[in-house]
Amino acid sequence: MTAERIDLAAVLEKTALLSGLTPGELHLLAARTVRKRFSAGQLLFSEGEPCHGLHIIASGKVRIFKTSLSGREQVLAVNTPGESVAELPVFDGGPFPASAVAIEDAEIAFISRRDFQAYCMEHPEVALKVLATVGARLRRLVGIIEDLSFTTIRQRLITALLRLAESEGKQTERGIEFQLPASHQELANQLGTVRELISRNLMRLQAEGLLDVDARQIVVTDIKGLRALLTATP
Amino acid sequence: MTAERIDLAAVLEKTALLSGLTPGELHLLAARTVRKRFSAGQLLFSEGEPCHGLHIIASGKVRIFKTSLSGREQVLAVNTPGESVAELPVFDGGPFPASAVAIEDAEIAFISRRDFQAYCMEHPEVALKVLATVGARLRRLVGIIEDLSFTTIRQRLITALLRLAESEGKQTERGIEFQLPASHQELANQLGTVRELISRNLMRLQAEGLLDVDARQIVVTDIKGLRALLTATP
DNA sequence: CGATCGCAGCGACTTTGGTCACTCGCGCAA
DNA sequence: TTGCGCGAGTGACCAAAGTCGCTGCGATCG
Repeated sequence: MTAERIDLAAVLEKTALLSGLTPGELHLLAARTVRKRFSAGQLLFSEGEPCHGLHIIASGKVRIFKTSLSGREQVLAVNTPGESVAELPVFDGGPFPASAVAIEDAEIAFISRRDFQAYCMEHPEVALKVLATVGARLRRLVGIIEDLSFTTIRQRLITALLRLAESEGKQTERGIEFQLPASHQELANQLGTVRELISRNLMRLQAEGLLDVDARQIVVTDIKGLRALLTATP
Repeated sequence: MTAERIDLAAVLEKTALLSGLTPGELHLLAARTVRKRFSAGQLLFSEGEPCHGLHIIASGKVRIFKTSLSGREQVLAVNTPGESVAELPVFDGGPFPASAVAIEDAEIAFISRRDFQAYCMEHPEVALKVLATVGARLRRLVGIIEDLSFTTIRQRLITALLRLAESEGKQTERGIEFQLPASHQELANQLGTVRELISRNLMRLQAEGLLDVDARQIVVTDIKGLRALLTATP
């Protein structure tokens, strides 16, 4: 029991939202959190449900997404440990604007709305932190809107590949190598499209000699060429 | 001078962000605001610029939008008096994520970042109000994302028309009549597309006998039919 | 009074995105 | 081993979106 509390405080300490608080304050907050477990694939909450509190990810990954009537999915964010989920409905009292699902087994620290709001009233600097966090979230959403309305799927895919190459790629004699982090289907959801187009566009890039595809293994052979495609307007 | 101060306090009083403050507090805040004037078409700020403070609209309308390299525009919001603009960069310290332009001649009450942040530290309930406001903004953005990735332009146009019919339409013997509030170009920007598609889709709806178009004058003759198009999947 | 400009209409065309329907290969469990 | 399910590749096809280029109208300004 005590071990769990300490553990929770450690988690809270690492969340951007709460950084800078004293151990005493953290402990106080930790005493009010509830730990929840979700197994991979399990929903944390669904779009439209009322929101009862703040979720902070202690371990695992969580995907935030919208679903259409026809079953298409648009991923809004993928959150990792230390990040919080759905800060906003906590404050505006409305329902969740999107759904959340655990991608991997996840542990969540949950703080009720009342407690967290009260905490913010006592610690205005936490409210400002929350605002900053929400700011980042809003920027990402604006980025998604920009992508959706200004760029083609081809360009979005290239951007995603470049990002992956940068963060996960390893330079080899053939080029920069990395694995796609998820299935084509998942990648399609993140880019707001369907599996087939991912396939097709990857093929096309391969045909143009910019990269080699072998299932999920990608080898970028001409990263300059890839970058060039983003600025040009073909 | 005094008249201006009083006027400003009256404006501040009506903003959702600050409602519930005492006259004294408002006066204090009003003393720190600067009044700015913008004529129609003038930029309040541009995407990427650093943000120095909070803008509150006293009169006029302001459009928030993103621009693409190719000149396309995507409108994120149109704000009216009493609303605030760009609350977020005030708190996260980053640059403006989008540009803002006055649609009509506008007066803006401007409060510097430092002053407003300091004010929030002293009045935590204001910070919570800001959070609620930002929440609404975030919901709208998620709505835009949903539209962009799940619906066709035709559907978006129908939704926009229905909204207008509801808010501005007048029942006549021919049907529900109203004027488009802006040029086709502007409407296209809001829906994230180009002028021609607005024309075309309006024509198509007319050909299907759901409405009559005469330049900007719209007469919805079959509002049920219009609504039905949103749920069906043609 | 004509010149010009911005807005709108419209047809022809291309590109992009999306659907359908299938195949293949792999891994796992019966 | 066989059968199944899942992820992936792929071609045929269709619909939506976007582009180009032109016409025409009405307001405003020299």
